[in-house]
Amino acid sequence: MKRTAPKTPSITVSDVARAANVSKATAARVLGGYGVVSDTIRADVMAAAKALDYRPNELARSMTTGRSGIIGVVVGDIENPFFSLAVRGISDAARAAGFNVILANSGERIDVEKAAVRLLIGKRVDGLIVTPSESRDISHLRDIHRSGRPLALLDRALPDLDVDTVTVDDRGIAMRATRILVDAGHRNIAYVTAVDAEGHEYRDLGQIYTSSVRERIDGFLTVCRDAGIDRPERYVRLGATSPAETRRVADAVLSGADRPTAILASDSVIALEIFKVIRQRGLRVPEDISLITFHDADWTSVTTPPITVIDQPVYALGKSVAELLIRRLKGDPRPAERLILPTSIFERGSVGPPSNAIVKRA
Amino acid sequence: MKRTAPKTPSITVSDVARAANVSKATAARVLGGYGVVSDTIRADVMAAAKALDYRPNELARSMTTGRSGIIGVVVGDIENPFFSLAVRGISDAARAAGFNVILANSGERIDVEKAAVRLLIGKRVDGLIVTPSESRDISHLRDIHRSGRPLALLDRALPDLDVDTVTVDDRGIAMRATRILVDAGHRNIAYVTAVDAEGHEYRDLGQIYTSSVRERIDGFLTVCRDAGIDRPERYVRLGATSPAETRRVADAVLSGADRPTAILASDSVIALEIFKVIRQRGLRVPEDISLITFHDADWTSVTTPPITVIDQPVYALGKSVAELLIRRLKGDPRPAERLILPTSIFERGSVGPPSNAIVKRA
DNA sequence: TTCTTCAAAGAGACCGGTCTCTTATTGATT
DNA sequence: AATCAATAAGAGACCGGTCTCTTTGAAGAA
Repeated sequence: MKRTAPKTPSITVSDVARAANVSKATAARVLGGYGVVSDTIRADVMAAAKALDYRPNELARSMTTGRSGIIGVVVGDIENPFFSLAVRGISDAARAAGFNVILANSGERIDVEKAAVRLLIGKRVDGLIVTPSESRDISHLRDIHRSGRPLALLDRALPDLDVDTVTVDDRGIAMRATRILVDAGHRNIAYVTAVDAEGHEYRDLGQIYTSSVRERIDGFLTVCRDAGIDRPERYVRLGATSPAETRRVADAVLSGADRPTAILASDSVIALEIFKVIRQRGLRVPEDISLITFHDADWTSVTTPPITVIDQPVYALGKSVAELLIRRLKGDPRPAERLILPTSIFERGSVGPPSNAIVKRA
Repeated sequence: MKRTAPKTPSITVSDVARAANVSKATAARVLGGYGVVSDTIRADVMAAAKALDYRPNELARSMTTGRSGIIGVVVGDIENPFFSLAVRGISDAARAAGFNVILANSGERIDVEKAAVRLLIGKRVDGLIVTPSESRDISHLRDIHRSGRPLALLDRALPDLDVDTVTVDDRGIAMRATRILVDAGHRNIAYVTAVDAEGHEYRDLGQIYTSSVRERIDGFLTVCRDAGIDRPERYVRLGATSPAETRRVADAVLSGADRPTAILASDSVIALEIFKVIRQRGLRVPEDISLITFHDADWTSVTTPPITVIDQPVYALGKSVAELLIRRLKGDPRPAERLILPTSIFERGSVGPPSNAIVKRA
């Protein structure tokens, strides 16, 4: 049964109605599953629909109902296992509630994020989940909120935006991780993050517009200072935005005269690259360099030594934020909720005492 | 400026037209960027649109134009780095051409895949990219094709379906990998795949409905047989569908009396789990077990030893299939193309000669 | 038998855009 | 000055559903 026509005009309710000898309204009632129809007519319409291979046009349906059944998700980087796992959590929760997910990547760039939000709103998604890449410019998020569409924030809170938010205690867990390093005797600890700032050099917290990372750096510096470490901020390194950039940053950190004895990596993608650079330079973990990273990525347990990690409940993070949003979509009037999920540390083998050479020099 | 109304009815073309004192048609011409309008009127309309904060309803737009600007993508498992990288390639190509991507996960289950396809067609995507989880039941894919919507296949070809397809030479590369193991002296080589079949035990190629995997197993068995290995199919293991299942399969393979001396893993997720099990059982790579896996996942280079991998051009795979589809969307009348991308093998440290104990017993 | 009541089916507006067709205005041509 | 063409704006149908309102018809009550 070959088709020569390149475009088969799709079968509509009217077509089915005509075939079944009923009015459009009646056919629509059967096909749309609403209203009251007698059993005989229903059977007729169904038969006609099957014969014609009718497929509802969800677009038209969405337009009249105002609901699309779609949740829009804007994440920083889908390739980062952190996000892909979170998205999995979102998808599972969404599917369970009968929603679908449309995904957009911001590449952690605010202009792309804005365009993505605009697009998703244009597509009339029922609600949005966003990992805001900046806390500075959130006008587009305000717009969503104001347009009456529910918005929920994932992994990054915005103090000024009172919407459902699911995060972890970034500051607290960064403090715990840093304390592990300090307790092991480290005094020269680097913090490496993908977040960048003007000038690419860290000066103060005010430069950091990604809330989760700001919290982490804050926790990191607090513990360092409490331990009497002098100017710990000189070891905060920004701009590990890609594997190549991360290698550059790692090389710079590891080749300097005052090489740190430990590194805290802000995510597993960065940590992996740092680990590679450490190896390439002939350094050993943890003898020469101790390493802790955020996110218990799957590879961290198979390296030699395995890496000590901060285990964020990533899947649950995604699942929870989706559930919160769906609750709102169903008309829950409760005030915005800010969920903070518990986090733990898996101590493995990548932390040891600082190497003597460096300790003596310091 | 607090809004008490929970639902702000959105601004339409008519609203803008009224505000600008022009007809709906004229406002639409300006806002939609088509037709001819004088500069003064254009400015008026734009000003009104800005003042009212007009946002086009893409749904309505799609409905009349018939184009949604969306490419639907159905993949097996978004969490698998193979797919997330391929999706990245698709997204990049799509964005470059002005298309957006809506993603659905099939979990490699044919019924979910069918539902996803139906949904995406309902949403009136302009075209679809699918990694068909089965070559047996492809009626839903035929339907897409017949409905006049372009379809392109990623990573898995279907001989019966004449559509644009991008794959690698799975059979050939599996042969090369197997030969590396055979040349190293191995005679007992296991092949572990996520694909499952009735009875969960491999009998013959006819059971395997995932084309890429069937090709690989075919290549694997061919080389084994050419090398005079007796009944190599007894080492083909199916059903490594999840980390837990993979552990079960790996345990079974490694604890049997005729433990293989080498394993070829069908993807990196499986390989990682197998690697963990090998370690847990106190075995060494490559002294006790040699290991090769499909897909150069990032972790494979940081293990000790690093893993020998089959490097599939995953990103390019996604990019190419998207480009093929987009070409078709733009009306390219050329016959369906079947692209086979080149693949290579990175020989690292996970292959060695078989351990004596086993060789003697065999 | 006539009137009421209610279920079931039909008619047609509507959602927010696009697009064709018609009308009005302007400038050029003879 | 009259005709014509070209340009700009307006009117309204249309896409494929949903949904309200109206009509129809048959059963039950008086």
